[in-house]
Amino acid sequence: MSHALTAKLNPQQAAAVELPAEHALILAGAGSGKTSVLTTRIAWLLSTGQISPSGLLAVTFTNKSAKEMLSRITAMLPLNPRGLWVGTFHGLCNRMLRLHHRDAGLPEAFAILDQSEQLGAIKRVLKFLGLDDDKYPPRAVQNYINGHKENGRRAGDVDAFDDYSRQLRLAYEEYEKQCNREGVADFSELLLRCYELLSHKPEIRQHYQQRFAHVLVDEFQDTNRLQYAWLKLLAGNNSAIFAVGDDDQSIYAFRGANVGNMVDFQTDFAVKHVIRLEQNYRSHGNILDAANAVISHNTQRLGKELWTQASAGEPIRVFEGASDFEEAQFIVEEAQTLIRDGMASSEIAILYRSNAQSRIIEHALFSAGVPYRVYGGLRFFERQEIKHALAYLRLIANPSDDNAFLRVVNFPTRGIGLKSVEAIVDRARLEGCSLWQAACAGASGRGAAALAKFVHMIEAMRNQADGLAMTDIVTMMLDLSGLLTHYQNDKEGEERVANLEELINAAATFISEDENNLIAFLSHASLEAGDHQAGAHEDALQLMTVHAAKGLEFHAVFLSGLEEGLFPHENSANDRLGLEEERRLMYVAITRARQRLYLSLAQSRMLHGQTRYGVASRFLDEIPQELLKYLNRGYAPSSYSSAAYVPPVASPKKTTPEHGLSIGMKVEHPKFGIGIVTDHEGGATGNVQVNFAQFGSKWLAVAYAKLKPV
DNA sequence: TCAAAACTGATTTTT
DNA sequence: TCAGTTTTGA
Repeated sequence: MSHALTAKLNPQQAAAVELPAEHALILAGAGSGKTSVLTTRIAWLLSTGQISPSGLLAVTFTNKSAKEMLSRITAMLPLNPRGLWVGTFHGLCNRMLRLHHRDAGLPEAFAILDQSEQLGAIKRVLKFLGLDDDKYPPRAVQNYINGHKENGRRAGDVDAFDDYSRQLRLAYEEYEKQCNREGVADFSELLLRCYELLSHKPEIRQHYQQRFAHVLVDEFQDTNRLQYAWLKLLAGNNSAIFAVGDDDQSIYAFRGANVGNMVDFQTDFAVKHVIRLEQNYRSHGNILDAANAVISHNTQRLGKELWTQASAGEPIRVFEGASDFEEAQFIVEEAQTLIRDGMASSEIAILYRSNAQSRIIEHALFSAGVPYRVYGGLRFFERQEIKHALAYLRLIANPSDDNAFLRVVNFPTRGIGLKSVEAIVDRARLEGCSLWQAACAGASGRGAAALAKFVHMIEAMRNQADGLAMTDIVTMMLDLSGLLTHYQNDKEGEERVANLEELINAAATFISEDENNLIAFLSHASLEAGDHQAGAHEDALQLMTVHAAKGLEFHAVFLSGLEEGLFPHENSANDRLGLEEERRLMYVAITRARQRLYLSLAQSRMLHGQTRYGVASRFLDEIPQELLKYLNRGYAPSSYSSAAYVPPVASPKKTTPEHGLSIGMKVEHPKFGIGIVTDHEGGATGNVQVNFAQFGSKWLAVAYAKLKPV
């Protein structure tokens, strides 16, 4: 049996799959068959009878990979996926919290706040505390709260040393109180609550520790401190943790991921088995050589080098456009050629560092009539009309959900204006009750009748929902709330009506795969915001950020905007950790390509309404030149000297003929080397801004800088 | 209550 | 530049 499972694996992969029940770290390079190893390991453990399906827990970051894992396992073994504890960190924590909601101190129907709902809740807290929006931006407070939660700290555990930090802590404290009062949990709360549940309740902890003999973790390099601490609690003396990850693909430090967990894991658990998967099954040799060369410039590595049996393949093509427009033009024409030669459009990806870059490429694609698809837009459950509908459903499940109450109390408009709402808020605060309770107590003044009608309507929904099937609840809610009518009467509401109907479908399919349960449906809606865009699988060019491309692969990849300041991004290029993360991002980008890789850059680019003049990315220099083929002019890295580089016509207002410098001009500085003039102020006696290849952007005094045009 | 006007700020993002 | 938000005014 085991032989059949591992027959298709290479020796390292097979060794990983058949490791004894002890802690193990699998360093799996890009394209090395990581998911295969993880799922085959699970199948092997089950089919050799070492564990029963209930004895393992496998955790991932995204619903997509959780689903992928489940479907691969069930393809290998006849299993009921429902009984398996395979899911995302948040999904599994939610599952545990629902089972033990009493011990966790949560109401049975606790709602899950997504990012934007959390922000709304924080805004309310700040308003209540009378904290100034300018001094305490809600976004910053949100980061502050989530940051502390992700390090396992409650408001009471946070240090405050001055007035400002004391106010922040107060906001955190008040936010905690508000969430508890309303019976809601944000994303990081799911993890923290679950962590606290396991640490405070020994019986529960021991139950799960004994139950889960094998804990398997995917994308281990992306775990944050709290997730690691949770794993540590979950794994008892008899459990084995099987962690798979790639430190070179750690690109989420900015949102709390801690690569250090990989090193800590080895020491904390005295890991005996470290296996490297270095054989790559995805890319041609030149592409891998480029990736290896780039990543070797990082110092903080566990060490790994990809190799392949495939041939070197084609050289990596480099194109330098005079402008972002020209760059986009090139990409589109080249992609059309590939398609004409028989490559499927969906096998071609155009990647960029930041979303703002997609516009001009989209424009060029649109003009050329090439179908494309951009990842990263609004998702189904994030749409306005769906949010409204879900808010009604949440009031049915739990009327003290103030977020939901505020969202729909006057939507569709029913004459409960700002004043009436404020009166309810004041009253609730005074009585220490929920908005719903305050509303039930009735209002005085003009809004009273309208409010009574609203209360009556919600009560009717709650009464009718009892015992109904999920689809019928949704239909009834859409009818009673007037949401559907409202959008039907809106001349631009066609798509929204269609989406609401799609929500009914979602409820229907949900029933078939889970129990008929409003609470479960609402959790599902919060934890799985749905596909990134409609038409996900049509044959179209794929446009996305490098981050979004992680885990995907394509026949041909265009990596655009390889300029200093963009990639590496200027906000990250200044400290070493930031730069190393940018470099890992570059590594991820390169390793997406199977056969063909294009690297492109633009000498000038429109950014924030201004033309910026860039210098080639240092990452281009880090690729061995023999792997590259320059497609146009005599481009040479970080030096435009060999080419007839004609600076784009500078606007007359911005030229400074006195010293012969102009925007877009290439200059040399005795200390900083080669750079491009990007801005100036104050004429001949003033300053110029120069973007240097090695030292980044600097302001220099024209009179002293000794800038020589090159 | 709504629409126009003014203002702001701008990597990367899943759950 | 441009989209998203907040303020203003009818």
